Amino acid sequence: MKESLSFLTHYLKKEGKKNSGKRNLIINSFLTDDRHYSVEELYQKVKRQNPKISLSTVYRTLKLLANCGLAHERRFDERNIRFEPVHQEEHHDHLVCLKCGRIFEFTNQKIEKLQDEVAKRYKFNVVRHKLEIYGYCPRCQK
Amino acid sequence: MKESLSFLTHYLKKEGKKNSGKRNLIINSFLTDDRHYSVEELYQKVKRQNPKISLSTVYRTLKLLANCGLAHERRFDERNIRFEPVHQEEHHDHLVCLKCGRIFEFTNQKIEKLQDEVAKRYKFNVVRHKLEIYGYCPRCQK
DNA sequence: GTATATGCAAACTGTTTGCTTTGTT
DNA sequence: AACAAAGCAAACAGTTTGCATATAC
Repeated sequence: MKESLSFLTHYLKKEGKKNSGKRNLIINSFLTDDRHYSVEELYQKVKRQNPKISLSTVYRTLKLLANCGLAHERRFDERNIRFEPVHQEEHHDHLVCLKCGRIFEFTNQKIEKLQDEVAKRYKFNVVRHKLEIYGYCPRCQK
Repeated sequence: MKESLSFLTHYLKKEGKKNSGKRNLIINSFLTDDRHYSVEELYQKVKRQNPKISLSTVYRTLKLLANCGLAHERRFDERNIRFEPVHQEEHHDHLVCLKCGRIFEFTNQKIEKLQDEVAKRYKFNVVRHKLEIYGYCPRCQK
C-alpha cells in the first residue's frame, strides 16, 4: 500500500500529471480496502466521503491504476468489471461466493503446474490463466 | 447433435411452443459448427443463408437453447457472451487463443480434484468452477 | 497562464423488451 | 381463430468520451 502510493507519485510526475484530492480519496479507499470492487460499489463508497465525486472520475481513476499496474481488471461471471489491487506480482486464483459476492484469493502451485502441462500438450504458448471457483462461502452456508 | 434435436422437439411440444424455419436454421447452424459462438458471429453467419433473420431472434434462440440445457452461456475475458453447445454433461475447461480467438476444450481430472481440495480448505460449497488458459495456439505462434 | 482533472450529458456496446406483424397449428 | 415467433425500435446496463469548467502547478 505505502509502496503503491509512492510508486504512483513517481508515475504521475513522470507522466506530467497533476494531483487531485478526489483522485487521492478514491485511490486510498480502493487500496486500503483491498477488495475486488466494482466501479459502482467504489463510487457509492467514496461518494459518502465526498458527494461531489462523479462516476466518471471513479472510472478514470481505476483505469489509471490499471494502466500503471497497480490494479487488475477482472471479469467474473458478471456483466461488469471488477478491479483488484495488485500488491506483489504473484499469480493467484479466486473463490467467488454466489450469495454475498465476496471474493477470496488462493494460490496453488500444483494446479499451476498442471495447467502448464495441459498447455504444453496443446502446444499453447501461455500468456495467463484464470481459475475461478464459484460456490457458497462458510458464512453463507445455511 | 441428433439427440439434441429430438430433445428439443419434445421440449418445444411440452412447452406449447411452435416451430419455425428461422429458429431451426439458427439452431442447426449452431449445433453443427460446434463452436463457441458470440451472438453477433452466429447472426452474421445465418444472415447469409436467410437475410431476414434478425439479431433479436438469434438472441432469443440461443437463450432458448440455454434454458433447456442444450447450450451454456460463457463469459470469457470479453464484454460479450458466448454460447457453447452442450453434448454430454461432462465438465471441461478452455484454452483461448488471444490471436485467432479459437477456443479449445480440455478436461483434467487431477486439476478438478485439486480444485475441490482448495475449496474444502476454504470450507466452500462448490457449485461450479471455471478454468481458462489464455495464450497463442500452435497455428498463431510465429 | 497553461495543462490536467472533473462533471455532465451524450455516445456507445452488448443485451433485453414491448408491441405490431407474420407464421404455425 | 388463437397463440407463438419474429422484426423493429426503443429501453437498458455498463462503460467511454467530448466538451466546458474547475483546479493544480
